[in-house]
Amino acid sequence: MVNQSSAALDRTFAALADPTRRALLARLEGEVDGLSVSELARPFAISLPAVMKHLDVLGNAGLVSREKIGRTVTCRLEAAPMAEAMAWLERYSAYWNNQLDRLAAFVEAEEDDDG
Amino acid sequence: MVNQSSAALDRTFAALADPTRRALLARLEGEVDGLSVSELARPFAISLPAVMKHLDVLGNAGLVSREKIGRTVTCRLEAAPMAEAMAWLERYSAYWNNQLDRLAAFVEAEEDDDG
DNA sequence: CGATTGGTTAACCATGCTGTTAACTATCTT
DNA sequence: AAGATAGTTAACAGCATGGTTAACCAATCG
Repeated sequence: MVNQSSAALDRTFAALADPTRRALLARLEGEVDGLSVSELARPFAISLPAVMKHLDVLGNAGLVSREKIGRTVTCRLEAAPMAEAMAWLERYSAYWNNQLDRLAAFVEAEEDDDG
Repeated sequence: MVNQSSAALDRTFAALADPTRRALLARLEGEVDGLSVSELARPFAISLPAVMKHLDVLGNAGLVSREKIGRTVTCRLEAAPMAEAMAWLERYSAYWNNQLDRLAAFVEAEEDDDG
């Protein structure tokens, strides 16, 4: 038995695990009115079908929506699923802050030893 | 040319994209002194080698460290790489808050229409 | 020493991911 | 109607992932 939100988290994290897809999202972030598939694809050194597959992954994760008007498809960023990923990570933020504090304390102690 | 931190982010997000691996991390979160590989694996319905592969993925992402003492290997959570993932997501938090606000406003407007 | 316990490695299988090229549909332009 | 433009689909290749079983160190126990 797996949590309901688990599959959604799977898709979100998996979608974010690729640099091309993160770049696509970053590109959409600045464009409130969205971008067409071709405009979106233009800066990338891969074929259009490859970009489409990335858009499928992002779409399945709910991170990008597509609206077809005439022959052009406008893609928009849908950032909401990231909130769930963030919430999952937040569970650990206290933990890594502690670890970073310990590291900082350790470095300071070393500096005292050496200097 | 890809950002230096890009590969690290790839590994972190990819490691987090699997429910078994997230469960392993969640289990380690409560254990300050870490857990042995066998203890860690016990609750899971998969073979030990399968768990080891997950630990390799987590280890490569820097999310788990292993220390061998005698014949037992102690695994500990290293949450620090998650901070980078969080920082990446934070870029979008304003965006998804806006979207959620718009959604809330829309729902309220609908309720006014219906009621 | 011999047996057991903790972990690892190897070989293999099925599936999925990322990219390609080629062909195709659908819409706009002239 | 013909042609260009926007996007999609299909088929394939190569490599990664996630799991298995079986065999194999290495350390502890009796």
